[in-house]
Amino acid sequence: MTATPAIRAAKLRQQLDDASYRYHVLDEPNIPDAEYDKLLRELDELEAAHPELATPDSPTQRVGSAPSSKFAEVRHAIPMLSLGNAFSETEVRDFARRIEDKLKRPVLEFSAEPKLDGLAISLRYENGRFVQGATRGDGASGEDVTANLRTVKAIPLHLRGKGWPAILEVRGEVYMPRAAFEKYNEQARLHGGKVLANPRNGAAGSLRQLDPRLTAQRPLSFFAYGVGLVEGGALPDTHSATLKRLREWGFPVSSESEVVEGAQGLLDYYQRIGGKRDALAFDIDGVVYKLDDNAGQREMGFVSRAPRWAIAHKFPAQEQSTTVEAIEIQIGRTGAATPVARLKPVQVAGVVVTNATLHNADQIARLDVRVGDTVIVRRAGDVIPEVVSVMLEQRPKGARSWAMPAVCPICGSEIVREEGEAVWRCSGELSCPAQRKEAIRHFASRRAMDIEGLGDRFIEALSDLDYLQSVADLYKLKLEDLLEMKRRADERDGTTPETVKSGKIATKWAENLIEAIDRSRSTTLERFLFALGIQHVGESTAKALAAWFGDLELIRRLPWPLFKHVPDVGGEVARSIGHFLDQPGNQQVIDDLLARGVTISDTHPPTAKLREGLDMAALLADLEIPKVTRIRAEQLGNAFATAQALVDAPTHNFVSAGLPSESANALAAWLEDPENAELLLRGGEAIAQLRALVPESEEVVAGPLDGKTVVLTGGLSSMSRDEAGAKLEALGAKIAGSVSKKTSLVVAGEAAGSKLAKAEELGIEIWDEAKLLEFLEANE
DNA sequence: GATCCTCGAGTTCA
DNA sequence: CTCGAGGATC
Repeated sequence: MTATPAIRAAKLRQQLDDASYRYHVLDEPNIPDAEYDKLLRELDELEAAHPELATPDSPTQRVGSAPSSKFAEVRHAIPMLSLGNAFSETEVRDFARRIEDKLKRPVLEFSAEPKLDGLAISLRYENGRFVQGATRGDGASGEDVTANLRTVKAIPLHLRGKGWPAILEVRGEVYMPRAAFEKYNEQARLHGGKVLANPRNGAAGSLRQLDPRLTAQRPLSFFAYGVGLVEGGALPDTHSATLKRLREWGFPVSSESEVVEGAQGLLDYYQRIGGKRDALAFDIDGVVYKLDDNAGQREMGFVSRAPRWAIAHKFPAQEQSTTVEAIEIQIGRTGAATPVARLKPVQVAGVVVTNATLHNADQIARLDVRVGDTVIVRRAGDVIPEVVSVMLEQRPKGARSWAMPAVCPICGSEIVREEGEAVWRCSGELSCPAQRKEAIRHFASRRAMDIEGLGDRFIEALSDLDYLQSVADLYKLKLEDLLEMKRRADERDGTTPETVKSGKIATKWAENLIEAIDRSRSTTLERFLFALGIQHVGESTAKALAAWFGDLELIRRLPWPLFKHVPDVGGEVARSIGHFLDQPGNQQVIDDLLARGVTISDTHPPTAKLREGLDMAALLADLEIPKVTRIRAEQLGNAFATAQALVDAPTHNFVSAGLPSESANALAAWLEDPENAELLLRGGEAIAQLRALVPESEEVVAGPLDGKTVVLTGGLSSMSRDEAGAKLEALGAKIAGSVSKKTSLVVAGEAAGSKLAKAEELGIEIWDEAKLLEFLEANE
């Protein structure tokens, strides 16, 4: 099925021509840059290997495509060529060696600079005045965008200083700074304007506006990186000195430009710029190396489409295209069915990506991703790959649009969606092996019971071979069970057990695991509550519940409305906790855990802060009875001292208590339901019980950070973020996950990102690690 | 009822 | 890290 070189070359040219037309003429790229570069390189190599295939009109023989007809055409006196690309260390070393060999000089000086992701232009100055500006176009001629360029403030309209040539063409890049791009889009969104796809498209689109007044509103900027035609004057004889001169004449030149020595100097520079790429104010897609001395440049000359004395060293692409081999769904701990795209493995920003989340069914529908599609994958700011868009042109015939399966692929239960919710869930609950495994994984995780060494593989095997029905069974496992499980798993998978290979019985891993499980038996209430995996109860809610009630046995028997007394717990979360505790299976699991040796070390009386809401009025408000508002609950609470009195009362008593008849009827109807009546009675009992337990007042230890909200970001070297958080918490601080105007302090470690930026924007106090350590030292 | 803030849950790869 | 949604607040 391998095509002949001639057919392949023709096909590549077609693809490249199409892509180039869309990119340069229409400003509507249909394939990512990396894909274009890849195809061009393939064609380049093909033509090099088969010179008879090279044609004068091949994309390798020119730089772009014809200018659009709306702007006047400008012929470049000296063509604007593009650069050869290097993607690897070897290619960079080869580049340097080629020059050294040809010039017969050992270590050479190069001028190195970031390669901006913008639009290349040429600016013509006559007698020091800006007279014409043009885009690169196809390299030989471009579009006259003088009027638009005049609006770019970074471009000087006349030159400063003296000594400039009578005719000077300056080459450089028009670009949109990232911050300006963000701000522009924010405004556009606000006013319903057109949102720009990315800074590069923003710059390109802006320059090609027919109305310069529109261009003037776009936040464009400019960096000069070289010269074209020079007449009636002379320039320095090195590139770096020329840049310096340009700067003197009023052109912005990247401050990251440097002169470096030899191939190693180039590679070091690449590393250095790569390291601060995210911190730069503009997007770059690599760095450019140019032989610094002009005489050497002339000697090296050109290959057909690029100078031999310069090269662009590209960063690994952040975007790549690949194909979707399958769309599978994963079932999470709560049953959430998340579609995941299985991709043909592809390198993106340095790692091989094979999976990408599609978030939910809505997202798939929005993108219209189908199996077999070619998609663009990105690893944006963070690490997690996502599908950006679908290349519809490349959709195979007969690709069917994807739909959420009706049943869970693991357990066969129905997959359903709550009204108004985005996620679909497997309804199998704990009868679904996938949900069971995830529940166990959550239970054992570091922030929950912290069972070290109980990884996915063990959970999978233990669960599949029926050693674990529930999390409580973990504490039933014996050494023999683990060894037996391992033997059966090896048998099942057909792998040779290590015991056979080594001749010895390897039991260390099993001993370690048993020991880890044993260690986890002693735990805290907040960890235990979190580990149970109650929906809507994460770390923070578990911590609050533990702090407010202090005792597992108390919590276990509390009717749900009482949970609403904990801050940040509302009706939804309280009901969810109640629902969990109402299920006998769950109570049984808790019983089993306790019976098998799990102990909670930090049981304590409820907090005095509970005292406020421990009356009938508060209980009635918590119950969410239809038509009974907070004020009505107050009236009822005053009239009926106990829950029993209220349950026994006839409807007309509600009216005498001051309730309008509509509310009284609604209350009576609500009480008709025996479940509701029981809930009310249990609530009454719980209140009485709590009243007896809650202390009159609590000694409050004042910490130096009382009332302060602290956010930790970036990496710390002396301790983990969690440790630092715990220490600050001990001093009274509340640790938050994100920066807002309520944040009082941000501790920024190494490589802090967006949170630090936001803190700066809001003018919030920022500490570095040294300051933090100093503070901890002083207050411990 | 709208808006802001925070929490929960899900996710990738080395 | 990001999204969605619950809770608090005005």
